[in-house]
Amino acid sequence: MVAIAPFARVKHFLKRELGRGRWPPGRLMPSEAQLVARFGVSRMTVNRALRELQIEGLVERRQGIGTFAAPLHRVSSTLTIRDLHDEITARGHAHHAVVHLARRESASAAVAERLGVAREAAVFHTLIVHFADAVPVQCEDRFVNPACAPGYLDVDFTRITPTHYLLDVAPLWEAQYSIEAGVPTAREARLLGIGRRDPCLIVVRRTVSRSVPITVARLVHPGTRYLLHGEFKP
Amino acid sequence: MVAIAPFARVKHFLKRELGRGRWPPGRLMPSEAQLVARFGVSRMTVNRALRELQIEGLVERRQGIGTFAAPLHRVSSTLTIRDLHDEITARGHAHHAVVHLARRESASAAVAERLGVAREAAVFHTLIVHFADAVPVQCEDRFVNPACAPGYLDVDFTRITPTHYLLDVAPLWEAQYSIEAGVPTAREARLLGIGRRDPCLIVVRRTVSRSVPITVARLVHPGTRYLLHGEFKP
DNA sequence: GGAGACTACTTGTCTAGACAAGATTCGGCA
DNA sequence: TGCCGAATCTTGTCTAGACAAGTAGTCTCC
Repeated sequence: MVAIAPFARVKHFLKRELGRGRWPPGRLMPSEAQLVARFGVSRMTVNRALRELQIEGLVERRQGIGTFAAPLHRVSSTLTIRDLHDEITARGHAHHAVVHLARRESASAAVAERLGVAREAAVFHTLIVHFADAVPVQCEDRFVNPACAPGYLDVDFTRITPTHYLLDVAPLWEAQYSIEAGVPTAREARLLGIGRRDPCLIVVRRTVSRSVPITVARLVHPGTRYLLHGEFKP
Repeated sequence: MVAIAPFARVKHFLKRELGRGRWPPGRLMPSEAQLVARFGVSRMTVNRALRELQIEGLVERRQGIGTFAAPLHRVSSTLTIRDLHDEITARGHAHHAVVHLARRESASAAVAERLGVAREAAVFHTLIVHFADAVPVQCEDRFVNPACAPGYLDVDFTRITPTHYLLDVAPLWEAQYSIEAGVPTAREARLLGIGRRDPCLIVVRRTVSRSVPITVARLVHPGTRYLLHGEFKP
């Protein structure tokens, strides 16, 4: 496709004019019929352009009413969460992991509640420190629901990250995460080789597959050695 | 639309079977023609279902080859960045802001480089602390390119947040951000009423509109009072 | 004046067919 | 053997028309 596809032309035009402020947030935009007449394309083509702009959050559409420029006060960006191993090797560092703990435990009340299992039920618990070259960059404290990944403890975590394994055995279905700054626990500080009061980026992630909780992980990163970054284009 | 739309049926079927592991990551999935035969719908309908799954990152499509189940090792989530004012009020708190600085300055080398202006050029600089009820939650240190928002210093920032204003005058076009844990500067600690070594979540955001840098902001949040959170569904 | 029918407009969706373009396979020819 | 082209698969896209469904205004009838 050397020439730009018609739907892309329409989409690009609308995007440019939106960016130029031709339709301020909330303003009614041209109807599909008007765009059909303006560009000399079929309605399906215009519809596709508008539907994609809607998915991207640039316009709001209401059946029977029309298409409106979206209020740009919220901007959504895509934050890609990659497997740590891939991320480290992609930056040219060597990744290795040290397993400090990998065993079956009986669930504490807090863990049982978050994993959706009975109290005192058996759960898997791993504590792994990940290194980029020789520098510890993440302390991964993870509980896994044995019902979802019975073979979890048999995995060689120095070769395969838990995230990688869990995504293979249980297709990821839904997850919640929170990101905050905090201080490490005494053990985490020791394992990461940092001070007890050094700031850390702490990500807590809870993953649910087919409405069954699979795993809860606390990922602690030394603040000076780890950075989440991303970018977005509306 | 009481009955489920055909394209949604096809999409839902593929999503369910993908989640069930019917096509492991990388495996070739049914072609459009096969799905047309299976569901008795037109190719456009199947095409739309597959295209939307592609946008959602669940499948990869290659012209001339076929459709493949996406390797789920990377998972993209949508992180919505809302205007702080909206976010605070949405949670039932009262938002107010205190302006500690709002003036024209000549750009330091670092700021000039990031804003794409000449050294010593005039830039706008604001330093604002945002409160939820009476608790300081964000210290916003921002530089603005005067060429993009000449009226910036005339805004009453106790009523309109800089983000809100800038999104109005210069449609957001592209932005980069980084999120890290760190310690506040002495001034930030004082303004936020926290200790010099208390961990903070620091977001640095650089916004570019129509390839012209608009603004660079350093947003410092006390670790105990602020949390980024989100969720995703593949 | 009020209620309901009608009309005109919007978006939401589906269809059947068409052509373009990338990739692979395989046959035929030098 | 090696290379070229045709056949055949795939996805990418567009078209013209159709019907459904939501909204708003108007018009008529009671």
